[in-house]
Amino acid sequence: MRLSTKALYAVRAMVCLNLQKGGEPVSIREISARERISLTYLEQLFAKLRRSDLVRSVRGPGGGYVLARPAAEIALDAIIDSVEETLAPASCVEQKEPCCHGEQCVTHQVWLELGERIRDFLASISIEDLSRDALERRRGDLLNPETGELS
Amino acid sequence: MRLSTKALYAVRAMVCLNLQKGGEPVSIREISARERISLTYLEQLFAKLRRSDLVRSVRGPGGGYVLARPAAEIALDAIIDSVEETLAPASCVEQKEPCCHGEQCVTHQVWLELGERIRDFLASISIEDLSRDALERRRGDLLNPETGELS
DNA sequence: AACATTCCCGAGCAAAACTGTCAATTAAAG
DNA sequence: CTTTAATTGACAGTTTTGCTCGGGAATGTT
Repeated sequence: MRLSTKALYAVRAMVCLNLQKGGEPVSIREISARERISLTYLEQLFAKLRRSDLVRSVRGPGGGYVLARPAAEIALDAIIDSVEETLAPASCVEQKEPCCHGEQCVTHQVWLELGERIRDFLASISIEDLSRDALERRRGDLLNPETGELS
Repeated sequence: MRLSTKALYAVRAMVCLNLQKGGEPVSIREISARERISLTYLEQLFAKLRRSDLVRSVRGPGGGYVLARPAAEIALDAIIDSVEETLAPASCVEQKEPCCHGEQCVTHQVWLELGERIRDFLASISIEDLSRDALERRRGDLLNPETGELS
């Protein structure tokens, strides 16, 4: 019942984007260094985030990625959907495969509800929520006001 | 974010055990046939369920498995724990690995809470709950009162 | 125009996890 | 002592995951 690193990385990267001062583009290289995530792997994730209209890209020197919408309007479930991880706990919930043999399986309803709970929870949390938490945590900590990063 | 077939099968099998009339042992072979699950694979699952004291085994002819406790006292989270699927959505939640690099990661808290929601939900549902649903569904359907099974 | 920076795209690949199979053994009932 | 059924451990096929690699295209700088 683990989320893949895709989902984990994508959410962290999105927070990273939002914490950038002034809303200038952030390059994948920067995120890669800051979050210790493989550069080329991140490229793949951002390609998907872009296709889902969660980020916008800016090419050329000084370019990078920017959130496509206000952070408050980007919830975690959308990010996870974007990098193609399913939130359904069983394949029968998505009608990909028949549940069991013929009859609707006894447990079908449970997995359906579990999936709903998971999605509801993730949909209730936005990138802004996470960013706010991050900033609060930093207050009182050693904080480099230049980069907005822990030194 | 899928549950493994281990978890799915184990829950179905436990319901199967409970629906048996009179509480006589049910053989793995029977469950295998009824639920269309590989016999030898089921063996592995039941070995784990037994070690977790969720079922008791009865050897020899007429033997099989029985629930080790009343169905109302067996919740789904215990079953899934038993077959060794984690309910934590990220490895850092279980302290298996450090979250990110050094500092506690921004997203840590979210995955922690998500894990709690999932566990709470599954802990709130017992084998008895599922069995009751199954019986209600059968009522009005074609039902074989001998075996307690759909004909 | 040359160059550096950055996004963009597709193919490939090793390791791990998942989903089983197989063979041999032990225990109990009749 | 034969049959039924649990018990155990090793192993094998397939799929998914988590990347790497190699090249390209757009954009800004000098």
